[in-house]
Amino acid sequence: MSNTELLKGTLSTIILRMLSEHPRLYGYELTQLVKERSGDKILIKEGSLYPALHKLEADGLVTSEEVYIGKRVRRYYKLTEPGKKATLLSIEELRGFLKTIEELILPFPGNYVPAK
Amino acid sequence: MSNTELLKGTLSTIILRMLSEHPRLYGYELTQLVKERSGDKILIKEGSLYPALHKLEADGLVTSEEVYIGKRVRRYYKLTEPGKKATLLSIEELRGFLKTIEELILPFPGNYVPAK
DNA sequence: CGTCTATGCATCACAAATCTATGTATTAAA
DNA sequence: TTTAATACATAGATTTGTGATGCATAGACG
Repeated sequence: MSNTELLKGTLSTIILRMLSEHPRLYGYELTQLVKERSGDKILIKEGSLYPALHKLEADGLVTSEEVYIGKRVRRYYKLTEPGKKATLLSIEELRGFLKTIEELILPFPGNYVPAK
Repeated sequence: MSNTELLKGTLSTIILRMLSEHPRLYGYELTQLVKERSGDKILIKEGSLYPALHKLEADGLVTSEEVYIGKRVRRYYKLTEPGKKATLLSIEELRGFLKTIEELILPFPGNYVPAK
């Protein structure tokens, strides 16, 4: 990814999130989708993506299916029912985290906001 | 810390942020400050804190000074000039990251916000 | 006086997540 | 025919944080 360190822990949530609004996605498509949706800010590397997808599948949160496009293989992923529940939890957790960090970091010279 | 994976990459920024609003802080004080300011959500572990502080010092972003309180040692840290600049950059980077993730994650069933 | 808790620093072995690099292969464009 | 894009995958290295452990002072409580 781009911001490297900061993204840690967010990858699986991002993948789940993307799968929650698309019936199915394959790896490469997912990287392009995230790239586009993030304004080229989040670039998921293959070395991160595939292990992450494999782990999600091993954990039973997604299932996959090979599809041949001509001679080329694509592996489509989709959420399982447990995966859908996990997605909701995962998003909530990430939201909570973002909120906490924002509150901790926010009042800062340069972006100073007077007390209410 | 509490959220483990999610916090990756944010620790040094949090430390810098805290030092930017206090003339000096020692390790233990820093953990208590963050704990308090985050509503007990972010609990910096000693095994994370001290290595992080040492690294910031090695990078020249903070300096430290030993102070004896009776027989007990305290090591106070404060920002250097480069550290102050690095803090601003670091905060900006973190803000950008939070914004990007939020935009990517936000529109989600349960928190659905109709298009404008 | 003894014990428990808090204060205060530090380091090591370990685990988890991601990155870089590498490998293989198809397909479309130049 | 060479390059870029598409498409998957894995191995090794790196980074970061955790848990465990160690040492020591200090205050509270009985």
